[in-house]
Amino acid sequence: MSEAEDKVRTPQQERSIKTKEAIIQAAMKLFSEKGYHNTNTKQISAEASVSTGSFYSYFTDKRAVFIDSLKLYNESLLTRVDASLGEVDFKSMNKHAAIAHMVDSLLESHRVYSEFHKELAVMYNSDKEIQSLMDEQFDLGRRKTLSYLQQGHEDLKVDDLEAASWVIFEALNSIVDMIVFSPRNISADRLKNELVRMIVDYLYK
Amino acid sequence: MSEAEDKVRTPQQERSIKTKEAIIQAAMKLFSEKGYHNTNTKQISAEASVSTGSFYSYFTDKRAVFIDSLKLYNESLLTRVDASLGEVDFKSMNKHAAIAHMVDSLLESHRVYSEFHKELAVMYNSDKEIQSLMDEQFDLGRRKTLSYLQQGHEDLKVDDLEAASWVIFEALNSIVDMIVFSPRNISADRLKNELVRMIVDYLYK
Amino acid sequence: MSEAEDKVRTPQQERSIKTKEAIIQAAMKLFSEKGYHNTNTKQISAEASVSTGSFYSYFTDKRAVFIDSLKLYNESLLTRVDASLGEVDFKSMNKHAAIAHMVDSLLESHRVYSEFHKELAVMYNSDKEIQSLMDEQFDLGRRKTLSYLQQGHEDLKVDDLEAASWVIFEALNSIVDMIVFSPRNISADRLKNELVRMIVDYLYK
Amino acid sequence: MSEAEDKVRTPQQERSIKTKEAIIQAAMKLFSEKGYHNTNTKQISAEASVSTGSFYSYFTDKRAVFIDSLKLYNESLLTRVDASLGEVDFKSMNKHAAIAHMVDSLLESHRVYSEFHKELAVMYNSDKEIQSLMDEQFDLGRRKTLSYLQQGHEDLKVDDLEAASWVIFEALNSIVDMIVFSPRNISADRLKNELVRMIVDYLYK
DNA sequence: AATGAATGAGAGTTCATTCAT
DNA sequence: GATGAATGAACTCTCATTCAT
Repeated sequence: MSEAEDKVRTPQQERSIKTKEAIIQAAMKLFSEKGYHNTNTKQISAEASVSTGSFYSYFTDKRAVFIDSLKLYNESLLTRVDASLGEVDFKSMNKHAAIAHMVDSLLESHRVYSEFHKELAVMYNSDKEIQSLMDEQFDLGRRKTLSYLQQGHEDLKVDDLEAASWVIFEALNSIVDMIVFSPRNISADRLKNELVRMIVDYLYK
Repeated sequence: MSEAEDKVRTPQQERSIKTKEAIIQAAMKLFSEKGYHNTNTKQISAEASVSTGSFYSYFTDKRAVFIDSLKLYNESLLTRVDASLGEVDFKSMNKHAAIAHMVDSLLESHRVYSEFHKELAVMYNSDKEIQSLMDEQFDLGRRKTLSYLQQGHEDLKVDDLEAASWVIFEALNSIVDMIVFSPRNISADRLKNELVRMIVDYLYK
Repeated sequence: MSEAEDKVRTPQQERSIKTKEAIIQAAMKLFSEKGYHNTNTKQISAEASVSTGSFYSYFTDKRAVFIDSLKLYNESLLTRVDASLGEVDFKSMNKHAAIAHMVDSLLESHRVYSEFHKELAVMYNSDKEIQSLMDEQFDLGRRKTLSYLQQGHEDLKVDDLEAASWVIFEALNSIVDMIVFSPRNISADRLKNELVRMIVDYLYK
Repeated sequence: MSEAEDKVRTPQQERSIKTKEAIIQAAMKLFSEKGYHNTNTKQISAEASVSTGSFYSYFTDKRAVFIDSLKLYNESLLTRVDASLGEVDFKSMNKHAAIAHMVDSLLESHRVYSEFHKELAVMYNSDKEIQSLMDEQFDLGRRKTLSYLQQGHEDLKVDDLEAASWVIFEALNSIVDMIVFSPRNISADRLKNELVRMIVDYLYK
């Protein structure tokens, strides 16, 4: 038995795997509801209906369960967007409809885990590993977005497509977030409309 | 003398005002360097060369000094951008140059307090008052941006200018942040270029 | 079947006995290496290649395995010293050589389990049973030493031989320990030499 | 204010100094009564009538207060023995009386802090710093003993006086300890008598 | 009989806040 | 008014022991 295994259990039995997942789910829920800094390990354990001891046999600390939550979130988000974008044929639509579809897809995905997503902004700066996990995810998302947009390539008018993909992906994400969280003074539809327009006008002739 | 005044001093004497400002400055510095949660009141007091007891005669609690830091930050940022945008005549420039100037101005401002700005993301969700202070600031920024952009109004092709102002201001802020913090794989200039293009293409004929 | 037997198995089958011994050996090893308080039952179980559950079917608690380790240590030490002292004929040697032989024998024995021996000091005060086991061992050692020394009885000049046996045995043990653990500033040989001299001068004409 | 000062208070005010001393005294008491491993910081704080917070503003951890206790013990023991040995004139006594006086002095000193002294054996192996503090103390004691014994130098028959001092000091300490703690089957007087004899016979013609 | 997952009391430690001086 | 010592609730984490499988 290695030193590491002595500390953190690597689940083998089915029961064990379920417990680990229950803890991750509980953590995600509480992090979303109250934020990372306002959630403690006792609360997570209670929410997952396990003892604090169990918590610490699956995770070295609170940070570790956050990282696992983040990984789960990343996977889940990607699966969702992939599924949604895969089901339509960009070329058979006009540009505006295609981009609108993509924005809808992002909106839907962001809404599912909106609170957890919000918490990510909080955590981004607090930890090297979290940062690089999120950077990877950003990069993956950016490349996927790029390849989606390039399906209408014959009409692309952008020279520096790489820089454009950074700019567009950042704009998309932050504005979609804003739409999800800020329907205070202005309707989501109006915002979405302008977002789509901005991208279409920018990218295509 | 009201109950509130009994607890927290409202500084009237000059020395008192200076002390309060020193504490706010110290707090901003430490919050920027180590984050709100990793800074304690003892450290803030020490950095401001006052006792912890004094700290609590100027601020009800740690949260209060953060809020004052935030107000100072908001003012300072606004002053900076105003000064920068005020010094040029939008109409005498072409659109591209005018927008580029605005982006430069934002970039510069974000860079000055970049670390504190980062910390704001952490705090946004933790407190109603902080949230509304930041929302107000966002709104003010958005309206100023809008009025700047409208200087080139005869060429504006956007119908829903209000929605556009939300979209553009969010895009501007998030992409400027990205440029400030992420010059890893791609140069700031390329990103800035595309950002400016996106806005110009979107807004003007 | 008595209540005690219900809880802790008294091994009868050969495999069972081997398992119990393996656990004791594992415990001794880890107690020696890291001390009682820094060794946990999970580690002992892993070192002995049994489950923690099995551990508790052989021992009521962690203390119990320490007591068994102590018993094993006591037996082993006694066997060792007996063997070493039995192989020589005290009377055919001069006093100095005979005592030197005894000291060598003790030194060798202390060296074998030096780390476990060290740990005993830590445990002596923590438990009545451990204390009396160690006291018994001391007494046995003292009596054996006494009978060894009495082989040269015609030259013995000590009146109160019982008190002398306490004094000598304590001196022997503590100085042998010192030699085993502290060869920093002074050589073991010089210390051994003086120890032997002290005993010879004290006991014999 | 340095990083270190931020963590551990260096007492300046009189109240502060008293608190620190109260904690050390409380710690010594509890370590003596129940041993280091069976005493926790909460108990020490309660015994000293301070909060756990105060404890941690004076000491980084439990180990730190043990080290301070040890230093206090070392000083106190030395003062005691010095006072006792200083008050007699070795040369005006016969050897037996002089050594007996020294043993009495050690017995008395060991009895004062006997329980704490016992605990030292437990701690010796657990920590580098503790070890070297105790080694220093041992060395100082040994040298003092040596110089005391040399007052009867014209009769000294030992060649290797340095080695002898190690052997004698170790014997003295361990046997005095034994006398303090083991008056079970044999009287302290008889043990003391033989101890004195052993040293006299060994050292002097 | 054996396994190893689960338990939970209890340890060490921090820090926002109060209060005696 | 200023000081910094004191407070104690709250938090993270460990490990001897139990128990469901």
